[in-house]
Amino acid sequence: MSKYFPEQFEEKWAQQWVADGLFQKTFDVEGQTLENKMYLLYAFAYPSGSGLHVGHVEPLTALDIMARYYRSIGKKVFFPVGWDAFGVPAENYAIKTGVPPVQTTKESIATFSRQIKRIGISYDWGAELATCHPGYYKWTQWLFLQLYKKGLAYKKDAPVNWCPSCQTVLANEQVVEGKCERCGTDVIQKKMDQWFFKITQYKDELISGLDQVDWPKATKQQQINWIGKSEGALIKFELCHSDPDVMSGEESRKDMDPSVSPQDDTGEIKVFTTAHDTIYGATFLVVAPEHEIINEILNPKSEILNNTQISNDQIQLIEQYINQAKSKTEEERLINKEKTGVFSGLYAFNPASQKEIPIWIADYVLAQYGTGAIMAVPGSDERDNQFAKKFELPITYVAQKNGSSDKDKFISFSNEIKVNPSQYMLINSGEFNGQDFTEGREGIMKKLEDMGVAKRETTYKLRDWLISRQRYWGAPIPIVYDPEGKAHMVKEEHLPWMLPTDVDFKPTGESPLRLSKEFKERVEKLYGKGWTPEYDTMDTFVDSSWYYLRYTDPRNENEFARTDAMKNWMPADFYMIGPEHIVLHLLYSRFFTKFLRDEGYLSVDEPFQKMRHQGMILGPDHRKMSKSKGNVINPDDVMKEYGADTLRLYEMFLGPIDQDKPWSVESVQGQYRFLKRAWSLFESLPPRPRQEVESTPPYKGGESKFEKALLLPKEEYSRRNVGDPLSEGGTKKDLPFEGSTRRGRDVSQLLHKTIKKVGSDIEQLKFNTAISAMMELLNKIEAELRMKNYELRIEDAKKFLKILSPFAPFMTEEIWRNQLGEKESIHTAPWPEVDESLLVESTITIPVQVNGKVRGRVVIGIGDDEESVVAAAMQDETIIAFIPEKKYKKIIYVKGKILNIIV
RNA sequence: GCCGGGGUGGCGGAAUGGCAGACGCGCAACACUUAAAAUGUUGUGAGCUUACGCUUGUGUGGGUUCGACUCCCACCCUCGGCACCA
Repeated sequence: MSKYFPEQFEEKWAQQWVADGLFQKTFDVEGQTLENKMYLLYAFAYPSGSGLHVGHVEPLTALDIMARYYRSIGKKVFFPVGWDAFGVPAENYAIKTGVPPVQTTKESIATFSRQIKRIGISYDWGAELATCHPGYYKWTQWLFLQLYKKGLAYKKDAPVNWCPSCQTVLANEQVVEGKCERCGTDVIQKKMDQWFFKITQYKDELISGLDQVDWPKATKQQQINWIGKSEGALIKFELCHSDPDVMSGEESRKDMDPSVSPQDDTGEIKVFTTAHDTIYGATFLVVAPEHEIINEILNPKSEILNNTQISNDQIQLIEQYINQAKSKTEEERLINKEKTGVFSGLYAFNPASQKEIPIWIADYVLAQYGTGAIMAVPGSDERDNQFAKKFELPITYVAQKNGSSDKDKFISFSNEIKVNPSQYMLINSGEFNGQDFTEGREGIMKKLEDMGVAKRETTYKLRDWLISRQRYWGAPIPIVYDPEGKAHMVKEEHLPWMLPTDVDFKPTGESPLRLSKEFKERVEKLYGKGWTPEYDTMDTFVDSSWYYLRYTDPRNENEFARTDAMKNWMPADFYMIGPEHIVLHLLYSRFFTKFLRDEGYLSVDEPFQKMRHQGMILGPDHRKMSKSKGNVINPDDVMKEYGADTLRLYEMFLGPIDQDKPWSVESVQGQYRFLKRAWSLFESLPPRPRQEVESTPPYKGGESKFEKALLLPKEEYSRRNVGDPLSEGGTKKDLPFEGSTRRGRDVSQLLHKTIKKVGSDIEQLKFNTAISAMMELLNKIEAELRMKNYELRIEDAKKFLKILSPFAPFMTEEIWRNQLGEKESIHTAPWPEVDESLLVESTITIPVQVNGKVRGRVVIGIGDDEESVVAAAMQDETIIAFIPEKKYKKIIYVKGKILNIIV
């Protein structure tokens, strides 16, 4: 055996493992129930042209360590690979260069596969998938049709992001701060007929289902926030005749005449609020510029106009404002925080305060949320307050902090009221004055319900999922239109509904599929003259939100996946995915899972039982890696210098997997040294039987002290394999008996502790501490070997090699097969069993504190009681130096942990 | 503004109520070498001390406890997400 040269064997084993099909699932038999399974899933990768990044290596290695570990403790591990291969980058590249996306995608997949194999990821390549393959997207389209049949896929006119320069629609994720990510042009909203999936059907279950899964708390919270459930009330405000005089000044409560109710009903405005308890302070209403009431106002024939007197001037102002608001992008509305608005000319009746209040139109109210109309309470809402001040509208304060009466602070209370309602008191609220907000909130709700003007209501921020894309490189939407323009499903026998290839990639503002002659002809041929295809393709998130199901039965041509295969494997036991997928992919996947469950295909509610996010690998400068910053680390370079095992080990050692961590060029050395030292350890062990001891080549760099210690006389080798020199009955003539026994036991004990720790650390994803533990073990073995009165047993060396093998699969395999002459791969060997009897200690050292400060330590027997521990401490001179006259007030003894003496 | 994560040596980090800084990097001295690299040994939070040691120390301030990086309260800084969401 020579010096550690990973380049001499890593490539060889990488190819050998794949050729041997070492990691393919062979235990998936149709009709059989699977037990003891472990389905490990890594985020579906987009095969980008730039190849593997150090950021991919970390989660891949983590999962690979888990896969190798769980296999060796007897789990039936399934660790599949696939490619999220449709998407915008390949298409953009095609636009630039004319190279068809199918070609670039193939090349990229080949690069990725080679690199992933090279770092030793034990994927099951037999289940490899790509979403751009017709055998895959056939079932993406099938899924669309199932949703369509149930009314969960529908078409609707909707605004989309449009880049006027690129002449194309952009996905939300292509819009960066309101600009096109490619050309920097301002994105505008354009109304188009689009396909949606009705994810809102499952909005409540998408919240409650999170209780079933082991996901990071923050991720669950982000999903909950995204769904944005808020409970409040829907309140009806009746429209009434305008009489501006009524509104002048703030009347006192006494002026209120409950008999005064609006006589000339002309309609109503429904308002959604979560703060109905502030309704007495609602001094005006505001509707969004898109609100339906505006159509009434601007329609000369409408009833509303007949019943009110809105001047023509006012109507002109309204028209002007509406047009202005429409021309603004959503981004512009947000950036300009200055409130704008216009009086509608209408009044409504506040059912609580019994006042007539004006209705305003303003774009700070969002049409899409709630009812597109609000009751404005400028006394306790900051936005309403700004608006009221600007347009000189009345302000009524309805909340007061107990023991405070500072009017200016009332606004800032509003957020706190929801957190601590009992600390605030209602004022200017009729019969509710003096009640706290817990009591008043319920009372006011009841009153409004009794009046028949309000009901409890829940709203959500979650919108249906827009899946249409005016893009080429995606799965075609399997819909055709008859000559009248009515949509029909593509027949199942026509699936896969093939993506045409006769298209030009120049962006024209039209869906690229419109340019395909073949596509049009195909539809007419199959469905009749005058029929046309749907030209849009599906959002690539559709492809990537069900792939984990296809993995379970990836080559099935008749079904999406066998029901029993999905039943056997789902849910995925562990999913590692970047935090950027928290909202979209993970929410969509959960939606599909719930839909397919309801259709009877699946028996699970949630697709991913346990999920964690890998952190980002930052550049050495602690900033995000990017070419422009020049801080990119290329995994190929690291491998060239140190080998794949060092790269793997280093990324795992960096720190907790879910944390962002900077790369350190020097620190990589540490892992390389560790592997070199481990390699050297085995140089002294017996070589393969057919090899002569003398033929072992000397260390290239010369013998170190440590190596000299390792070089044992030839006859020692045979002796080792016969008897156990460390047991009482073993040969011990050359070794001091006391020393060898104690040291041998110490090392064995540490070995078994380490076996235990590495296993449990892997299960807890604490790869960094698992590696530290193995380093400590090696440090200890080396130190003992240096003492020359300890020798390493080959069985123990093998155990050490085995627990290192998930982390450094190449080096351990090379030693295992070449040096130790094993016939089967180390990766099929079982995990070493922990000898618990070795872990039992007879004596322990415990620290002794005096007044909470450690002053010394005593060695005690494992079963010693408090009395004898205290007695032992009182013998120790350094300890009693801190205890005047050996007198103490109190003793705290935590069995086996610590003794604290209070003086 | 709201939601969530985090703050420990020169650096990455370890310790989840019981010896703070495991493990690794870096640094220093020494050994090997003609020399360098590699490798090995020893040391390495700060302050004080010839030394044994002592004091101090986990963002800040307070609290609970015999004992707090760890639990509680308030605050500061930082990173990520959402945001005129009523």
